[in-house]
Amino acid sequence: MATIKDVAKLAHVSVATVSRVINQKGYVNSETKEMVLEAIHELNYVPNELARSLFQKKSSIIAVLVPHLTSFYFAELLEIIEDLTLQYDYRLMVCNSHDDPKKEDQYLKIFDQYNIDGLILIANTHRIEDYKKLDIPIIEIDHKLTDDIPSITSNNFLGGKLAAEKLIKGGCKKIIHFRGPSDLVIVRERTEGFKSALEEKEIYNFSYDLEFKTPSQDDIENVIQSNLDCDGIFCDSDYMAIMAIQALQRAGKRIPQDVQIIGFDNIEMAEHLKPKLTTISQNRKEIGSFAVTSLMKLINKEELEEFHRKIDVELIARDTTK
Amino acid sequence: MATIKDVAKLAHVSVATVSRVINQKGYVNSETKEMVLEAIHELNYVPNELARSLFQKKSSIIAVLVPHLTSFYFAELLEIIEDLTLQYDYRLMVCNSHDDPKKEDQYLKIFDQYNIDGLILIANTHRIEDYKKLDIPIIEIDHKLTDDIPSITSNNFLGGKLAAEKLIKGGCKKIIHFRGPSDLVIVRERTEGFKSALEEKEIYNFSYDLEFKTPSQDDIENVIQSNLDCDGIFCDSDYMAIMAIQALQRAGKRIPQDVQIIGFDNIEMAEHLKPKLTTISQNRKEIGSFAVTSLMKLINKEELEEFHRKIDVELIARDTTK
DNA sequence: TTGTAAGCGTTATCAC
DNA sequence: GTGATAACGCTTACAA
Repeated sequence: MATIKDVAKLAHVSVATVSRVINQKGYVNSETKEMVLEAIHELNYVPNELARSLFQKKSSIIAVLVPHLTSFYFAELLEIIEDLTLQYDYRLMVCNSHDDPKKEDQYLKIFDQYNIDGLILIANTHRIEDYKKLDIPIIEIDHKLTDDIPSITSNNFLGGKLAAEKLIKGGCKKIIHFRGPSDLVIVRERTEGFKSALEEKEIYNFSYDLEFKTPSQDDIENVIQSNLDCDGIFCDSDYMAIMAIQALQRAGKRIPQDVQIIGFDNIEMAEHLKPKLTTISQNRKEIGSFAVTSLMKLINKEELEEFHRKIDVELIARDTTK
Repeated sequence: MATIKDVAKLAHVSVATVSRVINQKGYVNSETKEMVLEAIHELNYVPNELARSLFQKKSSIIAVLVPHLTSFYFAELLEIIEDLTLQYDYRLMVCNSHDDPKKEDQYLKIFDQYNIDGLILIANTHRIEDYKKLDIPIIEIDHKLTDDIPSITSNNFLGGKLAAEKLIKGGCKKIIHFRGPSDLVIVRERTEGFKSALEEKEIYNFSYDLEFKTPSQDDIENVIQSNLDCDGIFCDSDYMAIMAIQALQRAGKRIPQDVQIIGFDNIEMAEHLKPKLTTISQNRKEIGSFAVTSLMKLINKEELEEFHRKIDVELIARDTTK
């Protein structure tokens, strides 16, 4: 691997001059510049980012902490984030916490060691104070853990409300809400939005907690079997909805005639299913790009015009509702 | 951020001694050691990996190049790789080529700049020579692009063969093979295995090319509509199979009575579908761990006992076949 | 306009 | 056992 010294030697100049050429800083004669450029080309030289980072105390690496990789929602979000990060000429370190405190510990240390320039928190965490101690820009997605860290989330209350309203309009009288773990704020907000629309209406309803990553097929089956008279289902993810649809089909229910069902996320697959899934769409593109651009602003010490951003969700009516 | 100098000062020793303590190299009096450890604790000191890397010309970062993040197969594989990488105390840089030569270019440069220690190639590439020039250990997954780079792939020929045999045994007389892009070696191998079992049998069959990432729903629909007399379908991914099942249901076909169908990958969802999907299972765990452990061996200049590994696939018979 | 040299935070070699 | 010190590859005052 050629170094800046090799280039300097070949171009018969000092390393300082080479550095100036590379960074387009300071004055340098255009002829000298030519020579240097030639030498760089000749030697196939690329500056060592590690050395650069060491000097500048800035790694051009940002990290994203996710709870897992195997859901469409996260994967699609991650693709958007990765792409934009690269466009800003930063690298992305993907950190999978796996909801495992040990892995979180490891990564927390790594963030320090590598002079990570910024952090996007998608995973839920109880160690927000430790992250703050890192003293680097942070953006939270889907969680507003504390007031002084900028965040972006979907309007989950609205999501729950829209779903309930749609089912009410469809004439449902008994609704099941298959939701995520109710200790998550987003889940509570969706539940509140959902209940808010149901208030004072004579509609029986209840919420049932499931895991987001691996919703229990058995639980869904059991709940549906014990409530065969239900005529509406709202799920906190499209994946749950897919599983619920199958349970309903096994129970001989017709969709949407007997039971109407609404998912959440609007994963790509949702419109390819049969029946096509009605769902609450989260604007991943907006979420991902707000996260990255805000982080870049913070890294460049710019002000954020919006500290806590809430993105409206949208009901996509398809074939699983009337 | 405290540096080694701060620690040295606080412990009243030289930086050399601190370094010895940190790295547990060379002799150091146990009392001095105590003092140093105490100072480290006091200052919350963590060694700067960037400086370390610079000196050692080794970043403890490995990169994985993937074509996209949004398929279960890749996501699950990636989770395994990420986890293992961290266990070896390396960091993972996830690079999404997105089948975009420009992004590949960018990453190629980054690999050089950051002294990446090793590379796992999952994405297909036409620039294998450029990767070789990096002069770092490389492992290929799912592609054996060249003889001198170690690789691991599923036994795709076997996969195609098993699928065909199962359909033959089930009495199929006209079989469609929805496959991936036929310029991929894995796709050609599956096709060959598939045809090999069909040879000399009087079974009409043909292969139809689709994209892995976004198989065209319309194409699948059209092909099935134009071949309503087909009674067997083999798909190169479970995702394609899910879409084919829906097309069949729209066409009023019963599965498996009228048409039998077999997928590929065995994604988690496969056994939660209705009907449960018969599929060819790829051993992701084995693939991921072979890739990472082999890469670690190469990084440590150890020999590989197996240069090109082929992992047997397995037919998981469920409800979409007789 | 260019070169010299100090410094970024480490590790390793060599004296003592 | 321990401490100077050079080196890793780069950037940036400061001098020339």
